[in-house]
This record gives sequence, structure tokens and C-alpha cells, in this order.
Amino acid sequence: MARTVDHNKPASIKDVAVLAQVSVPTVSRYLNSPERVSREKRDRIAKAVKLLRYRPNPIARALVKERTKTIAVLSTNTTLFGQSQTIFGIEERAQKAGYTLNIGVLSPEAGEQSRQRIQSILDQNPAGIVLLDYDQVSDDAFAYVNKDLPIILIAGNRKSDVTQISMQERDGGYAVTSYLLGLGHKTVYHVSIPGGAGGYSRLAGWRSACEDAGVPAPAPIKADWDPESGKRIGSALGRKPEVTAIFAGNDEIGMGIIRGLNDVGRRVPEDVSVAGFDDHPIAKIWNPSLTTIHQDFFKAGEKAFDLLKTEIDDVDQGRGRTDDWNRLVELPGHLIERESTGVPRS
Amino acid sequence: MARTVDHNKPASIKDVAVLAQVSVPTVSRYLNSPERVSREKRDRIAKAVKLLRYRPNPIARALVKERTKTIAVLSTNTTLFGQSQTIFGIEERAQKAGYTLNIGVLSPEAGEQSRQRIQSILDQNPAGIVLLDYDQVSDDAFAYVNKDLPIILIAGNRKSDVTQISMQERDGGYAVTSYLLGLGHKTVYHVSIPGGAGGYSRLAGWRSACEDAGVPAPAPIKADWDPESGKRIGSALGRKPEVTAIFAGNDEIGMGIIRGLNDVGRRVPEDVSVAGFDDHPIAKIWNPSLTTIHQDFFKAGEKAFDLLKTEIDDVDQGRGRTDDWNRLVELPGHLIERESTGVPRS
DNA sequence: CTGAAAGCGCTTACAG
DNA sequence: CTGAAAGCGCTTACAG
Repeated sequence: MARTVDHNKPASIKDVAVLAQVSVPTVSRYLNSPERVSREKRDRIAKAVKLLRYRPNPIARALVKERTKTIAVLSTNTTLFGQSQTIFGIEERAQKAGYTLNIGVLSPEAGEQSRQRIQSILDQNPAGIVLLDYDQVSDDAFAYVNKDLPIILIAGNRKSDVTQISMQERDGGYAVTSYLLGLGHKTVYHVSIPGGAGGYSRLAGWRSACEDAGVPAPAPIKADWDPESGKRIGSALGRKPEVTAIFAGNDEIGMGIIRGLNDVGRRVPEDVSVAGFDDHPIAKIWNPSLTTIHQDFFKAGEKAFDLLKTEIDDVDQGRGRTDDWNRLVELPGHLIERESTGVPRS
Repeated sequence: MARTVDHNKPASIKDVAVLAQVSVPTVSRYLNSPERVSREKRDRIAKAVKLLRYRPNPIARALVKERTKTIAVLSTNTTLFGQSQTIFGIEERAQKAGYTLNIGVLSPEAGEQSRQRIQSILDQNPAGIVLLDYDQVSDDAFAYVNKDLPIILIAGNRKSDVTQISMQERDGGYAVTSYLLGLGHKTVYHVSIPGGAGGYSRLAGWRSACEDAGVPAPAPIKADWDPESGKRIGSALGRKPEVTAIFAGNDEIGMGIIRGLNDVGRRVPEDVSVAGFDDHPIAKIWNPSLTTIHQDFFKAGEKAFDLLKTEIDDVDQGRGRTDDWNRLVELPGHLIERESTGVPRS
């Protein structure tokens, strides 16, 4: 008689062994390396597995293997464009490989708090870690992660002895600034996103492009993540007639800036050129559509999982940490010219 | 001599027992209900725990308790505004309560695929589930979740025997449509988001408001998640002079529509009023700023965790499933009037 | 190829 | 209040 199996206790490896008339270790072997089990028993076990709807308990397996099939993803504010896209990319690949994501949000609070958060996630024995090193908070967090575990960093300043995906943000900042300068602007103002002002940042690229072009780099202005802050800054900059080109640390800030400029009667791009960064889905429908550096965060996430997987395989196959664990993979962005930038009015 | 503890095998409950000169079960009692351990041994154990930097292995605990301290979060495209905000809210509360998030992304693929994905996540014995029931795919997924586990649904059509948070989207759709009609528009066009056209949807509210006002409801137009689709639709609608008011299924689509209208020479709100839904951070800096229904997704996430936690406590304290497990909690949005809507030109 | 035994790190009755 | 024993569901040597 058929029973509603779902509501009962799930079958264990022992149940399968009994039904298939083999020992528990044989079932275990069948599960992990079937070729080590005789054809005949293989069939019997297969039948039992099917009949009992047996699924191995990943927790029991994790207890003995000291490793789960989950990936710890450490990130600050997961609602931001770059973060959410990256996580989505990691998940996509992880899912296909049978891994699950364990998300830990890093808050800007004290270090000790952050350390404990990370610790509690690592206590769950993830197979590996992806750290979204998109700002200062996440960069600080690197100190707390277990360096023995497979780990991939995305972005951030270059660390040693760890595999890292660089999105070449510095180059992107350099490219967009040079582009603006090439259009004939006397200089480019920069409105920066919070956090990472390290040597590999968008800001660093902007500064470097100004230097290389021999133009003065005005003091950068700090925005926060809310586009509203861009709006305020845009209005303020709009009141200075000498401002003809602005490079915003990200598209949302850039859009806010344009709105702020409009509010004080400055047109974009006729009076002021504005460029953003990231290629947010709204950038291309903004009015005027926003010139920006396209960044492929989704791909960075996919790549991060793929790289992590090779390290996990190193561990699984007993190779341990290999020389490959400190690669630097580059995923450069590229300039997309749209309506928000143009030559300055002479 | 101090050793670099971090790189050694972490201390187990046995190590603590030996050092504190008590039995393993006593340490276990100390960990779970210290009041059951004598003052003296409590101190000895505390010292040993500290000295060895002991942290209980959550996996071993999960094996016997058949439950981990993780919450399974099931959602479609986690990069979308509502989804990412909600997840962020869940995480915030979960973190404080010592829970960790296990994210499972639901894809629009075949049901069997989805079932397996959910199964593999449930196999990891989460303490509970939060299902973001924001569209058809997630609504279908409900069939596959284990009904014995604590679970909270956010949004979606009302199910029976499950606690659900309603964001009252139908009411929101009704409110914004009525508002537009109240401004004097002859009717309101609706551009809908993908998925959920159920009885509790934004679309249902729009239709109902039109009916109640006795105005004809033009056939709704389907957009997809990319704001670019809104732009195309906006241009198309802009070519019809009879269109004076549009209600977009979300803000991104609304922004796309405005851009599309502008492209064919229609001004907003002078020629056409456009309203969105959600109150996306960019809505308020869009030019013109977008009238919308504010939805508090973050709060919905927080609330979801809190409700889930009470169910988890029911289970932990042996009460099992109680009558409270089928509550309906309402989290209504509200209209925010901004620049993108106005009275029609007479 | 296969099974009996031991063990992963905990918790839960059960005596005392 | 406390410890010896058993057990959660697996995997890993070890014999044969």
C-alpha cells in the first residue's frame, strides 16, 4: 500500500542496505564510486534507492568529511547593483554544480562583530568562500577568513597568495576620464562612491588620467549609496560655471547628478557632460542615456565559482593548496558612449 | 608555548571535557542549559572553553537535532529590487538571532528542475523556509516545499494553512489607478510586469478600479523585467493621442515608459501621466520624479524572519505546528505623489 | 569486491 | 547534578 512518504522520516542508508541485502559500507561505496561495487549489487541498491526515494543526508556526510557542499558568500549590502549581480552569477554556476549558497552580509560595524559573523559562517564548514571585496568593510573582512580554505576574492586591492578577480576598475576610471578629457574638457570632476579609495579604485584611475593629461584634478566629492546624494552634489556643482565634465563613481550617483544639474538649470550634455560606472540597467533608458563603463558583475560571479571549484577539487583530490591558488584573473570593463557626454561648448 | 591555533584542528567537546575534568554530556548540558550544571563545574568548563577557543560544531549538532540554524530563502531572480531588498531584511534579522541564510534561486525552467533544487536545499535541514512568492515561478514552487517545516510566504495569492505576508499589491494597484482617474483621466492604461496576474496582483487592483469607476479598461500590455521593454512600450503608447495616463507594474518599467514617451515627443506629465510601483531608489530622482506606491520590502523581510522565528520556537519547544501557523499579516504600501502625474490637458 | 568495526562531534534518555 | 551508553547517518581504513 502506498504511503505518503513525504511526511515520514526519510530513508537512511541503513534502510537501503537492508532492502538491497548488502552492508551499509557497500551502499556508501555505490553512492561515491559505483565502479567499486559489483554489477549485481549495484542493481539491487539502485532499486532500493529508487523504491525508498533515498537521498543521502548531506549533514551526516559533512560531519565525517568536514566539508559541506555549500559556498560561503561574504558581501556588504547585497542589494547594491554590483553585489546582487555577482551573487546571482555565483548562484547560477553553483546550482549547476550541486552547491548551495550561504550568504553572510558584512556590516560596517566594529571589526569584532564582523569577525564573529564570519566565524559562525565558517563554522558551518563551507567548501569554499567567495569574498566580494567591493569596499573597505569587505576588505577588512579578509583578515578574518580562514586562509586554508579555497577562497576567491572579487575586486579589491591585490592581496598576495589568493586567487583574485580584478574588474580593472582603475583602468575603467582612467578610460572614462581620458575620454572626457579627449572631448575637450579642461578637467573632470569626480564624485566618488563610499569606501574603496585604494590604489585599484575608480578614483585612482581618474586621478591618474588627470595627471597623465597634465590637468588639475579637483578634490573628489564623496557621495553615499543613495542616488539622492548625487542629486544634491549635482546641484552644487551646477552652480559652478567652470564645471563642464563630471565622472560619477557609479551610475545611480551619475543619474542623481544629472537630476541635480537639471534642477539648477544646467542641461546635460549641452552644458555639462556626465559619465557613470557599471552600466546599470536604467543607465541606457535614462534621459539622456548615460555614458558609462560596462562592468560584467554577473560574469565575475560565474568566474568566481568556476575558479573556486578548481580549488575545491584540489582539496578533494588530496592535492591540497597548489600554486594555482594565487592567480589574478582580469575581467576588464569597457566604455559605452551614450548621450550624456559630449564636447564642451566653446 | 602559544601555537597558531587557527590552523590546527579545532577543539571538540571531548577536548573541553578532558581539560575541565567532566564528562562530555556535562559539557553538552553546560552549552545548552547551564543551569543544569553545578556552579563549580560550570566555571571549570567555562575556562576550558575559553582556553581552547572551543566553538560547538553546528554540523554535529544538526545531525542529532535534525535541524540547522539556517533559513532557506527561495526566490526567483534575486537581483530584482523587491527580491534583493526582502532578502536583505531577512538576513538582517536572521543574523541577529544567530541564523544563517541559504539562498536558492528559482528559475523559470521546468517544474522537475525546480523541485530538485528545492529538495536539495531542504535536504540540508533548514530550521525554516521563506518563500518570496513574487511571481508565477515562485508560486508554483510552493507545491514542492515541505509543509511540516516552519514556513513564511511573502506576497502571492492567499494559500491556506500557511503564514503569509501580504503587501496588499492589489490595493496598491487600486489606489494608484483611482488616483489617476480622480485627476480627470478618462481611463488608465496598464503595463504589467511578468508573472503574477493572480487575484491579488497589481493588475487585479487596476482592473477593479477601472470597473468601479465605470471606465473601460484597455487590454493590459506585458513588459518584461528590463526597463528597455518599458521604453518600447512607451513609444508605442505615445503614438496614440488618446493615451493620457499609464500605470506601470513597477518603477523601472515606468521610467522606461517615460523615456519612450519622450522619444516620440510626448511630455510627462503635461501630455501623459505615468505612475509606477515599488518606490525604487531612483524613482525620486528621475526627471520627472515618479509617482508610485511605496512598498517596504525590507520590512517584509524583517517581518518574515520574526514570524518564522516564532514558528521555529514552537517546534523547538515541542509544541509543533500551532494554530498560529496560518496567519495573514498585512503590510500595505502607500501612494507617493510626485512629478510624473497630473491633470490631463483639457 | 565486501562486511565488521570504528569514528566524525554532538545530544538524549537512563541510572544513580 | 552527573556519567556511561547509545545513537544520529554517514565514511574510512582494515581484513578477508
